[in-house]
Amino acid sequence: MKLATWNVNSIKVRLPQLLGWLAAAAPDVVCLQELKAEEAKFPRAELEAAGYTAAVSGQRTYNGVAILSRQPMAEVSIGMADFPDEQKRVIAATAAEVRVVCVYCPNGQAVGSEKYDYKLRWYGALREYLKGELERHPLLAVAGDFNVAPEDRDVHDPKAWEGQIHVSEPERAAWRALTALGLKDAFRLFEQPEKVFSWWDYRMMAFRRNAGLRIDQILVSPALAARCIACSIDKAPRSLERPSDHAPVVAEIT
DNA sequence: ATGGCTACGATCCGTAGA
Repeated sequence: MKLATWNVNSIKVRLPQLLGWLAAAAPDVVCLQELKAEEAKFPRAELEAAGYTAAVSGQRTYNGVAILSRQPMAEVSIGMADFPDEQKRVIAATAAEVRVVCVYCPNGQAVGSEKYDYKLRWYGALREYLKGELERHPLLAVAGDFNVAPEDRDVHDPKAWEGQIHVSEPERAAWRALTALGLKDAFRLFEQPEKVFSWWDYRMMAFRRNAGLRIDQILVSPALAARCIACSIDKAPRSLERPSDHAPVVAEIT
């Protein structure tokens, strides 16, 4: 099974690229973030024609998440029960025996801001939510935009980013609290080249300079990690015209 | 120099992203 995550930054704008990428990469399950559209505007018919059924939690302008699957999905669940939130950031479903949780973690804007506090509280809720999911589902994958670069090697210029949003120690500690549950960063299960990132700022020719962060991840439970045989980031869509600022992450599971 | 793109929903700029 090929499991992917991609922050598309508007499903409306990115639909042609998404369809092209689905045809080229042929993933079985895809977690999408930042749909920026309500469910009624989700391009269900186009994706069905491409062979995918969708579980969608949409929102106008901001946020919005979905899971695409070639196989029918069961037990679709929206949000975190113990953390009521207007912001549509979490959707989960079971596909081909694997429990898939799609997350769009808060950005946090700036360290010390109100949104930063929300981000840390949200991460605390995510930890509790995933603890429960792990108890029920030994084969668990949590894929999405975590908005945290877990280590300095996930940052193009650690000196410049030191203490900043996405890399501050409380954020990294919140991210590590997920791994303390037993979840593993699939990307780091394998030898990887240096300076591989999943997001590049639209400004300053950041992509051309490879000035990026690795903030999109696929976390896997121990039982799923044992079946994970590869994980990589596909930079190709970031080179297209009118790209998302994020690139897809892909994990292969036997 | 704290900017610089991009998307959105509202206008012809503000908010947000990261």
